[in-house]
Amino acid sequence: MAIDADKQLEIIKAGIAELISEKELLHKLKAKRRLRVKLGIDPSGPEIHIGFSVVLRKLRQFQDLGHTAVMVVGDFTGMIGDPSGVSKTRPKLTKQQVQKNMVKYKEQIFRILDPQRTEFVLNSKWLGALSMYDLVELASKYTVARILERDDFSQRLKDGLPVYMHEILYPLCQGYDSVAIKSDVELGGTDQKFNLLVGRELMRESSMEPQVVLMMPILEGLDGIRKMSKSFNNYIGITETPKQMLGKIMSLPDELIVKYFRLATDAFPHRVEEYHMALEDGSMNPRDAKLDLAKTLVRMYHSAQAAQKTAEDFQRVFTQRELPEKIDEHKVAKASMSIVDLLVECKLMSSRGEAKRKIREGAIDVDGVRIDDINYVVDLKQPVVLRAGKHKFLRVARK
RNA sequence: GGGCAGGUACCCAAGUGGACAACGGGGGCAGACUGUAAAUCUGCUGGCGAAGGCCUUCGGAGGUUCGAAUCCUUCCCUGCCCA
Repeated sequence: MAIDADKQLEIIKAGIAELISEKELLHKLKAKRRLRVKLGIDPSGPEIHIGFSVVLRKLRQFQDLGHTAVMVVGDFTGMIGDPSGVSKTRPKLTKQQVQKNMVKYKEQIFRILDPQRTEFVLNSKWLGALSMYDLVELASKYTVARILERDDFSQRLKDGLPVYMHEILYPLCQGYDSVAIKSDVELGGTDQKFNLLVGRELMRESSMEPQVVLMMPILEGLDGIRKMSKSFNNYIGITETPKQMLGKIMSLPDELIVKYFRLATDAFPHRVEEYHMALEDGSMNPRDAKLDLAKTLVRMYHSAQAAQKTAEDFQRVFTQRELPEKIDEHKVAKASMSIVDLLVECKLMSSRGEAKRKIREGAIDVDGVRIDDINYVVDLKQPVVLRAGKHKFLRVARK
């Protein structure tokens, strides 16, 4: 390892929420070996979002320092469902589904991680092999009271909601993963603290050097309140189109601009600090900072050109209220159609009832003219531009 | 195993024979205002219909009734207390 331990520690500590413990990490770094840095992923929905990128980016830093990323795919634990946060018991995935999701996962994860220094492992490999005997052995390492002291469980018990037996095994399973892969460091969000600490205990029980636990701050999603997550539908996927990405970021609450810059982008810290100051004292319009944030993210996951173009389009449509440069086109067979049929046919609306409602609400434009008659018939001899709400545009032409 | 309380739309939750497609809140969508921000105000939020209206929905299956989310039977599920 070219970089000395103290310097590495400094890099690793940047932007983190909590480290347990710094002393142990330094000790591991000083040993000058390749550390195994664990990160668990849920194989159920193969979409990586900006929130998860926070922890992935930290992992990438470890890789750049010469360490190994060990991605533990929770195909076994996936059938339990992490009780941290929202919890619904999930259906067990088939091997094929897991394989399929893995392919998509890798494709996305390697936009951030270095494939040369990444291992992928499925935890069904060791968890599925445990016997009842092993399970009892494992379960004897933890008391019910300690498991139940977690907020999620105690809250649910208090609310009279069910807590299932298998759910209380989740932390033990995740902890056992650490034993199985001999992890030196485990990464996660602050909401993972309990699970991460169980890993330490189980490793100690197995006479291993306990893993160091490193937690990243939780990135709030588009609502600005809850953690970014697929289940809250408040996320920005890293494979979304430039337009979707930029649009979502522009609708982000102002208070999160700096946090997003810090945790999700590669913007230089001093520039972020400048923004921070300028936004605090009101000398900068938050919109401009936000647009720069949006462009930065689009550049990271797409390209500088895409960022520039999308930003220009955004200005055109929303600041100047003009049509976007490029509008998707939909072909229809008929020379004229009722507006309601047309909206449904183009999939701009999901049902005729909805289409009618939106027309009554004044949300529909044809060539810039608001339609307020649900019986309106659109003449399609010439292509027309249909607008539904603020940002859905579609050019409709005959086949 | 016994007793009690529950299961209602995306979520929470009211409704306990007809006025219920189902109060209210959250979320979402749309309009006004804007910076596609926040806040605020307004409207909408099962499907079909221009409308009258019709159809599907209140854990599942049956039944009673002119009529059921509401009553009965049975099954499944959850919580609490007792064993």
